[in-house]
Amino acid sequence: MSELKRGTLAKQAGVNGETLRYYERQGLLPKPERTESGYRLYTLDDVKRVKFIKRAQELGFSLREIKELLTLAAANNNSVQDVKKLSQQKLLEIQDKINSLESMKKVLTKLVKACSGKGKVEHCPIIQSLDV
Amino acid sequence: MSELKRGTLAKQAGVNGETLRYYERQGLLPKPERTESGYRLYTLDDVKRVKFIKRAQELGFSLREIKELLTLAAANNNSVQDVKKLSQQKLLEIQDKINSLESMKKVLTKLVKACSGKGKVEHCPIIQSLDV
DNA sequence: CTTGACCTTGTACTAAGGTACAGGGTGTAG
DNA sequence: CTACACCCTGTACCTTAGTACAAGGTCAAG
Repeated sequence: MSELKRGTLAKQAGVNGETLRYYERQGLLPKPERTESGYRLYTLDDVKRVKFIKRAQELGFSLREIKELLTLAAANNNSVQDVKKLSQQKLLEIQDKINSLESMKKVLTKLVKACSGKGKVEHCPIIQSLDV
Repeated sequence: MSELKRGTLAKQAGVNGETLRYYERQGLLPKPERTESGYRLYTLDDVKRVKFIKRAQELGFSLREIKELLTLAAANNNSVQDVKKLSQQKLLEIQDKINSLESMKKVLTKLVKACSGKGKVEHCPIIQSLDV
């Protein structure tokens, strides 16, 4: 009952069914069990895993990075130090991304505020600011 | 003297020379004048334009959106509204990303703090939380 | 016992944003 | 006059993250 076929997992996780095959090829999803007839049988853990992937993507992680995170999670032979170090590194990367976005936000906010939304385009501060 | 060849514009604007051909194909750069022998002759306006494109990209605009901005900027109608609208929309997207990253940061920070860096990998809180 | 919805595989295609040649022409410094 | 650094065109290729088939197999319902 808790074994899902591809379409069901896809629906549950909110992705296209083909995406699951793609993730499997990319090593983001482990090769699932199969029925006698070859149908993939996914578990609830796989639902979690795919949702994790999508969530991490929304946070700006690439699939490559997500794979790294997942590998980390499954790292039976790595030391705890390595795990911690990698997480700290990811943390720094996250902060970097936040910083970049904050500065973009700052600039855009200022521009939008300065823009009356009226008048001639050549006087629009947004256009002007970009028109280096 | 103020007519630049492709390589010069590329250098001035900080892009690859091939990128300029690409932008031209995509309609982001107008077709430039040519010398007798077919060399592209760019102007200082083109330098500005390419810098505009790169700057807008940094602000999170896609080339398609930038093309739209450039078209709007060239139209003298009441397009200031549209420019502002587009910018506001980008601002919302940026804020969304920041929020997501902040919550990821929060979680990861907590995990890193909780991780002693010692002991068995199975007991590492980072691994546990990622062990989907 | 057939229909229809699902599943399998492999392969090709998409979009965005470029980058890399090959095979030729040009232009200028020595 | 010959290097050598540029430029031209067309076309192919790259990466990321999927999507779309075609040709066939499976399974539950009617």
